[in-house]
Amino acid sequence: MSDLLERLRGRGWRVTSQRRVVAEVLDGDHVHLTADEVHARAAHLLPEISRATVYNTLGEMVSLGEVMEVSTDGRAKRYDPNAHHPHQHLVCSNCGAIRDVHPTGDPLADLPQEQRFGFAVSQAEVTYRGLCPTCA
Amino acid sequence: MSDLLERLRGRGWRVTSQRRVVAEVLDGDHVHLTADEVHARAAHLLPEISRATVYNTLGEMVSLGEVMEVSTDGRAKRYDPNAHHPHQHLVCSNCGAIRDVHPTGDPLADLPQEQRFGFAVSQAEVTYRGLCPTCA
DNA sequence: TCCTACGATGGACGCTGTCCAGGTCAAGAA
DNA sequence: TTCTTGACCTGGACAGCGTCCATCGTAGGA
Repeated sequence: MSDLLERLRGRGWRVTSQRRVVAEVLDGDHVHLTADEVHARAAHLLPEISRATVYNTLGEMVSLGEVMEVSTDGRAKRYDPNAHHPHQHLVCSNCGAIRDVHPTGDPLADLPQEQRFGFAVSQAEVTYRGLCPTCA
Repeated sequence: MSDLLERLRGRGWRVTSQRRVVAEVLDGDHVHLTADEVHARAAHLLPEISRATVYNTLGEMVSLGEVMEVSTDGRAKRYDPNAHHPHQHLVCSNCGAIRDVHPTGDPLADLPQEQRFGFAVSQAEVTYRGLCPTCA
């Protein structure tokens, strides 16, 4: 995920050890960590990092469009580094496990004009739910 | 919504004044109240009703399938009494206003077998986002 | 009418997230 | 390399949402 750091640096971001560590923790596929989990893993690499910094950094990454915010349950938001490849989420209704999925078709096209009530609809998020192989 | 109370009574629910009041507050179309709003309106009808009771009652209605839980933002969950008519939600990205909508097609059909990763997928929730007429 | 198990109460608690004042440091300038 | 400075980090207080629990109250059957 050094390319993430590069992109951020290109946008005038000051690169600090804290931000580097958060970016490292978010590296990989099918990563959907809560802010607290990010903090715990970051603290493993940089013990004195504070919760506030993790929240700030995640929030900045989200507003720069580099990380996606996902809230599949009513609990903590999760952070998905796979923001440059549009996708939806499949969630286990029992254990909460999350997979990125790529449905066919465009959900936006399924909302006819008379069902938009004057809204300028720009986005459709789909959450599929069911039991994962382990829980079934 | 006395039919809701009837259905609940039929399932062995003890009908108390608190539960009746919560059911009354949830009556109507396009109702998407938070637990706190339900509590505030219920307290208007029954001043000594407690927050815990409202949470318990809402939770029971949800697990009986009579009310739907919706979390469109990362904030408080909202409760939708329109649980017997499948529908999706359209949310204003600015002010948070919510409308029930009925897209065409079945989102479940858009998730091919090889994208299900062994999950027994049973449900698809779609949240459309955009600016409402007032905010645009 | 009486009993009793189910429901209500309200206060403590935990998790998630935000805010702020003050100390620290990355990165450009010289 | 050193200096400077404004952006960044820290830790703790605080607020919102939701859950839990011991205790009290009451709906509804006997």
